[in-house]
Amino acid sequence: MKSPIDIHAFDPEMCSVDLRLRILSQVPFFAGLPAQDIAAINRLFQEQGFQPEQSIYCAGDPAERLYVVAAGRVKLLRHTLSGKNVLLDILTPGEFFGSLTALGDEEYPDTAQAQTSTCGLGIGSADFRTVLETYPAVSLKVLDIVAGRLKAAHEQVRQLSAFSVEKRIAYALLRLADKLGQPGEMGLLIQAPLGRESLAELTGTTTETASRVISQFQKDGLIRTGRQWVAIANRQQLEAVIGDD
Amino acid sequence: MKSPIDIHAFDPEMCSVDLRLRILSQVPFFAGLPAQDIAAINRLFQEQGFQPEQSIYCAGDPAERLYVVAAGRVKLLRHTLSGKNVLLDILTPGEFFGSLTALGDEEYPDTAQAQTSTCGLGIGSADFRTVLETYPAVSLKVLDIVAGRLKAAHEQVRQLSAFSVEKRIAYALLRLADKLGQPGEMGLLIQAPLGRESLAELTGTTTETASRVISQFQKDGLIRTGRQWVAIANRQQLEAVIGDD
DNA sequence: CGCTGCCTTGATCTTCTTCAAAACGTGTGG
DNA sequence: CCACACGTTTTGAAGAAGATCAAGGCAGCG
Repeated sequence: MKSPIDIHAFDPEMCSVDLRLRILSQVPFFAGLPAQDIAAINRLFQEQGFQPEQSIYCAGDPAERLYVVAAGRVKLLRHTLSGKNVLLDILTPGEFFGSLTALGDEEYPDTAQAQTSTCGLGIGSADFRTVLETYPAVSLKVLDIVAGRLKAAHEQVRQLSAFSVEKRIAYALLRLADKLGQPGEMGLLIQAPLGRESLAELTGTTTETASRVISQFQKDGLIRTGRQWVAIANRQQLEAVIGDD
Repeated sequence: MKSPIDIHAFDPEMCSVDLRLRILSQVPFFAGLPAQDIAAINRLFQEQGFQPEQSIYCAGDPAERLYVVAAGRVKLLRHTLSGKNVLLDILTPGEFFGSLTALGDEEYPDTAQAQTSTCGLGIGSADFRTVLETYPAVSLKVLDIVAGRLKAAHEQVRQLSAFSVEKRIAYALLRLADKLGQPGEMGLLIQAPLGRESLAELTGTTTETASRVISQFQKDGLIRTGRQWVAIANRQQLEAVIGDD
């Protein structure tokens, strides 16, 4: 089965002014701002292109910038000394990551890595803090988003504490489908390069166990899958695996 | 060994105006505000007393209030249908919990429960949103706090994904000691009623396993413990259990 | 056509859970 | 003050879930 994943390829250096403004005005927390304010904010951002697998920043680096995804997919992850990775989130255009604090003496707690060709818009922490101070409504939007992420992280903690690998993978697939899903002949295709290893890092298990679970899901007709891709074939049954809670 | 835990007992109904103002001005995100602003904000809060084990709100209830701990200890937890609890955090005076969003149609994702006699200050979500809009500096402080909690939650995810129970418990004890620690003859005492069950819910394991680990820690001289209490005897060695990362 | 990753599958081993029961400590009422 | 009763903690033994180790298979690509 040839990979159905097809994220619009582009020269990461070519992040046009047009795209920048469109993205910034679509970013949830700038939405609603007058056009001239957006233009002013836009001038504070610098664009930057990244190749697949390229690190945008690494855990431990001084945290001095905040980024907005303009195009592509960005993985947010943490490491352990033993080399194991923990995948916290996959970010799509319009989402932000990096440093939220004005203080310059902190370090990034995690690593951000381009999963596909990516265009990022970066801003210095201090500049972003100025934006927040200048537009209080933006602060509130950012707060809502961060609060939502906290809620999601707590849910993740609950699942890791109480659920089997099978349930966690089912849940992760549904969550990814909500975010990255693209209807097609295969069902709801998760539009990102998603191998067994990524899935394992996302759910706190090993590649082998993830593979076994995925294979079983396919046998049961819940999903369709191939090299580096997964599509939901039967959402209801997949939800039934979680069994509710 | 008699329990050395001694959280100042008080009539939860008796949360004096004096205490209220002192607490509110000590809350990190109101600190720095002029006294008259604090007094104005104070009028929006209603105080409420809770007995140990009493629920302040339950997961699923409509999320319409935000609380600040004035005195006591509050447990923040989630449930599973199978009856297992997941303890997310233990909150101390000055910390907030509950609903951050203005939207009234949401539900609390978790349960808040008084762990000791507790005095809470409650405010309607909409009123709190008004406060945030009126004092933009407060929004930024709240944002910083929530961002910090997100970082901590991500760390928890990493640990549950990659660490053994032993390491997770060692880490949890150190974190609790940082927050609730009180130096004494026993070492650094965690000033909260902390049984094996709570420790298990906090680290995603079972009471029995938590008991075994705790017993071993005591045998090795890392901690001193008894019924419903734990004190750190040798912080360095306990940190060595985590092994760094 | 063969190489290189990714994916799968099997066998074994460790960790942790589960079930069961006994020991302990704490507060209570006699 | 003592003895009892309850909830907490401890300990043991058996079992399950998942990790680890080790090959082998398959797909895409040069």
